[in-house]
Order: sequence, then C-alpha cells, then structure tokens
Amino acid sequence: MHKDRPRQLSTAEERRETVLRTAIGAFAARGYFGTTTAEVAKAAGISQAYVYRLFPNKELLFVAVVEHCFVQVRASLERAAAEARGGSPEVVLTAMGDAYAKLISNNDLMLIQLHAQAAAVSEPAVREAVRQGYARLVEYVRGASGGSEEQIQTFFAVGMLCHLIVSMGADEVEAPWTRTLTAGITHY
Amino acid sequence: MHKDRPRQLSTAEERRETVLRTAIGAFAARGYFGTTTAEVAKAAGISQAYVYRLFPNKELLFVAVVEHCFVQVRASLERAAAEARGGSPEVVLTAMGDAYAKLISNNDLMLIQLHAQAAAVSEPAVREAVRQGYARLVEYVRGASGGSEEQIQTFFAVGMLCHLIVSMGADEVEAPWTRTLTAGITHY
DNA sequence: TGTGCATGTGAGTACTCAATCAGTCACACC
DNA sequence: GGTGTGACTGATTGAGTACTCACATGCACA
Repeated sequence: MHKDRPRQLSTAEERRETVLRTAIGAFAARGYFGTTTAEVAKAAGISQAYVYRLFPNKELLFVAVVEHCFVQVRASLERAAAEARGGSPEVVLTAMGDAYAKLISNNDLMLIQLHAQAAAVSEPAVREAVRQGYARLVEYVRGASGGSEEQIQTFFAVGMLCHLIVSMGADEVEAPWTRTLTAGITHY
Repeated sequence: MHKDRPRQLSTAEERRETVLRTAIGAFAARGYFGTTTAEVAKAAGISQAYVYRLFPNKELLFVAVVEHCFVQVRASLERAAAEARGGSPEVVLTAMGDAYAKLISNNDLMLIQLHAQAAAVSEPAVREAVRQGYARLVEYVRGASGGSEEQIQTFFAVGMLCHLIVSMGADEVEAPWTRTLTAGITHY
C-alpha cells in the first residue's frame, strides 16, 4: 500500500528547483487561476503544505515559474546566436527562430508564456515579470542579431503567432486557414 | 437601504444579450477561470442564479461571450473592407488594421481573445469556438483583401503582437524595447 | 549515542465557487 | 378580479480552494 524506501531528503534549494521544473507542466494546461497548488505539489512529489514553505504564496510561485521559463528561452537563443555568430541579421534571426521552435516542441514552455500574458492583465507581480522577461529578450535579440527595428518586431510577432497556433491546436487541423497561419513556421 | 423602483421585466432573449455585452468587461480582467459567475451576474444587474437560467453552465456562457466578440471583430473588419473596396491588398489590409485598432481601443474585446486563447488549451468547447472564430476571420480577410498568403499571415501575427503589448501594458512603459515592439502600431 | 535543526507532512481552517431549487413577483389576457 | 406563464431571486449545497500549524522524521556533527 505504501513504499518503504527510506525518505531521501533534499536541500530546500534543490526542492525549489524541482518544483520550478515540474510546475511548468502543471501550470501549462490551465494557467494561473485554473491550476491548484495541490496539483503543483503532486507534480513535484511533495505535500501541498510544503509548497508554502518553499514559496510565500501562489502568485510568487507562478512568478518564479514564469521567470524560470524566460531564462530557458534566453539561454536557448544565446546558444543559437553563438552558433550563428558573424552571420547576417537574417541568418542569426533564422537560427534563433529555429532554436526557439526546437525548444518549444514540448509545448509547455510556450503555454506558460501565453498564460503568463493572460495573468499579467490582473496580477501586478506577473505583469512585472512578463515585462522584464520580454525587455531582456528584445534587447538580447537586438544586440545578438543586429537586425533592424522591423526585423526584431517581426521576430516577436511571429513568436506570438506561434502561441496562437499552439493554443488552439491549429497544427492538428487540415484547412486552408491553418495552412495560411502556419506557413513557413518550423515545427518539430 | 434599497431602491423601490418597480422591477422591470425583460424577455429572456434581451437579458441574454445584456449578459453577453456586460460579461465581456467581467471576463476581460481575469479570464475564464479567474472570473466568477457572481461577477458576471453583478455586471449584468441580475442574480447569480438567473445566469444559470440563461446559460447552461459557465463554460458555454464563456463560449457565447467569445463568439460574440468574434462577431464584433468581423463586423468591424467588414465595415473597413467595404470602405476600402477596390483598393490594393495593402490598402484594404491597412484599413482593416486601422479599424481593428479603433475597435479595441477599449481593450476588453482584445483581452477576451487573449483569455479565450488561454482557456482553449484545456476547454474543448472554447477551443472549438476560437478555431471557428479565427477560421472565419482568416477566410474573410483573405477574400476581402485579396492579399498574399504572407500578407494575411503577417496581418494576424501583428494582431497577436497587439495582444502582447496590451496584456503587459507595454504602451505605458517608455523604453527602447517597447518602442521596438509597438513601432508602427496605431493606437487610439 | 544523543541532540539540534532543516526537511517534510496530516489534518485542519475559513472561505469561495458553480450549480440547484423552491418559491415570489410582474404582466398579458380573460 | 382572477389566472396562467415566464422572469427572477434568496437560500443553500457540496465540492473545492489557498493557506496554516502542530507535529514527525532524517541527518550532520558533538
């Protein structure tokens, strides 16, 4: 009925990281308001009570998850930019876009960004995290690619289009309108 | 303590329309999971119980609100297209983009679309409504503008970028990264 | 071997939510 | 004035919800 493997304690810091990693999957489906702290706890394999020892409340937990995602996205773009170093802006941006497409082939990272955007409307701490996340992302892409204002803007506009496609599962529908929206967008 | 203005009855159909109109404002702030049926009822000036006589449940209420928004967006694009009839695809698309910008200068319509996108991930009925909404929108824009696949795609990508800008309030922040994202996007 | 402390939990509390239902009230028509 | 029908509500329910707290348990080190 119940495993007798002796309990293996982690440091609080390790546990916090586990929670950040696993909570992505929990929040990805139903967002900030739709996900319970009990679900987050279950995904991390700890009790719901202990979530509140690791994070002060649900909002700051979600903020930490959102920041964690932005860090991963940035790291992925940095790797891509490093590989394409010295190329034209177009080449670097394409490499970054491709790296992003690979990163989010597991949709959770992208869904968190979508849900963070939605929660940002009413939750000030989330809004601040999203602002900072995109601020750094935009500045990094600008610096690393050397692209024009318009190119940078298009880069992010296409990213947002990806959010739409994934959230409504447009890639599972065969129709002219889905082909129009998804044209030229890499998918892994 | 309590207004004695005699109760004025409406038909159920009128009330349903009132609810659809006022619920937009209620759902705009906190989305599907974050908004209670009591808040929707208050915005419409009716009791929470009566919401359930007008709509079978919360999900279908939200779906009706989302569909109502898509109808409004489409109507707005149709008006713009009619005025720019006979122009080049660029001219028609610009007119449509401008009409959209005007329509959503009250942010609620756009926020509903964002929240609908988020809820579409986990609520099948919402997903279906969002798919149908964009399907019709894409086909309408294609037909009315005669633009290329790429132009249509860009039109919607820019629309999604608007969602990002509004949701995080990027237009209230003065910084290079916000100027890059918002460049050339009309704002009323 | 014991003891101090960080890791971790069971069992709550106080509250909110969607959904229900019995029943009241307005009004059109006789 | 009476009556049938549809509009509308107060009160309630049962299933959660975020968050708390008293207590248990593993482990490093004296």
